[in-house]
Amino acid sequence: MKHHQVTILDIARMLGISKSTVSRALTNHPRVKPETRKAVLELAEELDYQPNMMAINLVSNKSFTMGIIVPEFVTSFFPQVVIGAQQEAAKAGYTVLISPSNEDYNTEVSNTKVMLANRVDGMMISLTKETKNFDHLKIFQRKGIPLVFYNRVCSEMMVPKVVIDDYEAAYRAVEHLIKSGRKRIAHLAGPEGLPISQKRLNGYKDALKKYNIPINEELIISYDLTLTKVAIYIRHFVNMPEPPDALFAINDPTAIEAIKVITSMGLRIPQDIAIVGFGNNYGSDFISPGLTTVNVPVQEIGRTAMGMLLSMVNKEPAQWKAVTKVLDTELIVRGSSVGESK
Amino acid sequence: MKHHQVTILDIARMLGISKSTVSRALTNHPRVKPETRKAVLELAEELDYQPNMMAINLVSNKSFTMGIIVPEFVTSFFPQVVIGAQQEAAKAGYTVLISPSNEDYNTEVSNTKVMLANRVDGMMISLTKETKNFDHLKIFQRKGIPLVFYNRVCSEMMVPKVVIDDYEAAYRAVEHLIKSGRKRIAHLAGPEGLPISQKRLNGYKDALKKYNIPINEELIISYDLTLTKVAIYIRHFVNMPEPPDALFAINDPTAIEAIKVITSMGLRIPQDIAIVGFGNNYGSDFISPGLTTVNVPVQEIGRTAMGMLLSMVNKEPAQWKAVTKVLDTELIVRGSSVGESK
DNA sequence: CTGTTAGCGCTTTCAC
DNA sequence: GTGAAAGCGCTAACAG
Repeated sequence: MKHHQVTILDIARMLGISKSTVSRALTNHPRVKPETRKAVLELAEELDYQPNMMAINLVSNKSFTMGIIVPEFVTSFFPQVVIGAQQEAAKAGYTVLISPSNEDYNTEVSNTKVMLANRVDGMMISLTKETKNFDHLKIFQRKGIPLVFYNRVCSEMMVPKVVIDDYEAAYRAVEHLIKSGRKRIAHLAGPEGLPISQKRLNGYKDALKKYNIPINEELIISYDLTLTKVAIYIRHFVNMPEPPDALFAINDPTAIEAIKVITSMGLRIPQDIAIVGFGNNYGSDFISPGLTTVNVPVQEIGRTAMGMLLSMVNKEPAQWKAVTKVLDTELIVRGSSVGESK
Repeated sequence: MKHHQVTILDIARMLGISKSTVSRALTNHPRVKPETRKAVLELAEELDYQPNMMAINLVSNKSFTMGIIVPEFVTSFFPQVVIGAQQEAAKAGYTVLISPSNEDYNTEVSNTKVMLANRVDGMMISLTKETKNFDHLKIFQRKGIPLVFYNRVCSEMMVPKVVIDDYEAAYRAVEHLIKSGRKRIAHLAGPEGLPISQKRLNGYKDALKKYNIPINEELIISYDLTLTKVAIYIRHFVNMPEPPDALFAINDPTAIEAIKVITSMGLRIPQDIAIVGFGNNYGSDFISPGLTTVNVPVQEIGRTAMGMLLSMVNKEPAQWKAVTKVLDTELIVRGSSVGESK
């Protein structure tokens, strides 16, 4: 049982005025006598009065809460997105409700229900690697609740999106390997269903084509991002009759895992095999050798997506534009792809 | 303007019954005719009905939300705590409201106001490195809102806490260095005001005493955890007439930074200087050399703290016990303290 | 088993 | 300038 929290009625009674007046004083309504306002504000302060958001939300039919669904929270990527989004939301007086889906479709679905029940004023989501059905998200469209995708988006839904140019970034990454003299470039790709995997794969293929390097399907393996499996694929690559001389990994955690495995096998990076990752995650600078990777403006993704949500919230759904904002990436070259190292 | 969300009144009207009956059907109240319940449930499903938590919260005077304040979100430590806490909360039907204080006292204070305004049913907090005044937290005690400290706690407040034995863990870490033959062990400590810094420092000192190694204050530097400053202190240590042969760092990010600096100076780890960190953060296994460090059960901290909150929420404040739960740590020995490496 | 009524804390007309 | 009253969506007595 909670101790009674002080309400505007308490303040009103103590001051011998009506609760309407207290409410007006508290919300900066113009037509309140200065002395009255002063008295209210002082007493409120003294009593540690905190407006009950649950009541305000109910009457205003707004929750001043934005939902954020993240697929995982283990690497530094999504926490950083959350930071950016949270800061942006706080500026506008919004709080954020965060739910990790743990890369599990069912959890994602139940997360969206929680968001709906909590009447979030908007939601930004990055899909799990296994999400193929989007009914749970279409509910937001039907109900007219702002929805924004970030990072891992759904191409079939016409809603705003914040992404990076995965194709372009992958193309540049592979081009870098080619220009460094690599001929047999393997790609440890993400799940086939994940659009970002497809785009990065296409960037990889097109870069090879452009430089007249035949695409060898044996050098392309897509996997489900379960890091423990990386060792299997790396060994497979290394033990091929003609092993690859470079590896483009779908993301940094994969690349870092690959570096660990390759190093433990006694091979030299980049001499025997060059590695390029994707993400510039925490750790990519201090693993040895430093990981060449694509920098993704993570916090900016969060800020941008939240900004979109905030701008949608006061407009009619009819005025929402399903823009896709593409943020810039940059290839960061470190020791895993060029130079001596070690 | 949001599209009208379906309410129990809508369902009641469409079915020609009263909203109380709908409410009862939805909340599994026993005395509802099976057919009625079935009709309600089916219609609710069909209409995508979601109970409005804002209304439920208002009437129940509970928010089914637990607040979590984290000092930072950059390293893997706190996101992991959040994961654990979130999972535990979800099991009990609670959501979590997360606010990063970014190691800033004022942000922490305003975060607590947000928590109060949102009427969280409880809150777990890890203090910023600069928090010295606790008035904003005492409000929770006064109002009878469950409060639990985790990791960075406030010793002067009698509330439940979840910690690890920082003293013991630090003692073991330093003992390990001593037993590995190190004589001049430096300590890059945390802010003096932070209790965990003090405890780790004491563990460090007592280990030295125990093995009859004189404590040399010149080898102890406390700093404000701003990673960019690590290089300065490391260079200072290395350039001493008699440089240390080992370094015990307050946490892994510091230790990792130290490894980077030391390696860039051309010194060998652990031959020239051994390093031990604290936390077993993401990256400590793949930096080269691997970092010897203290494993902290991060998710378990989150789960335990949330569990305490959950158990408090239905009890009278008078029955709350200010227990301090100490979780076990373990020293993980890697290449930065023993062996050849590189 | 179900309908009626009151009320959670607040904002917002509508009066005066 | 201020008060009275209605109502946001829901639950919980209180009657039947």
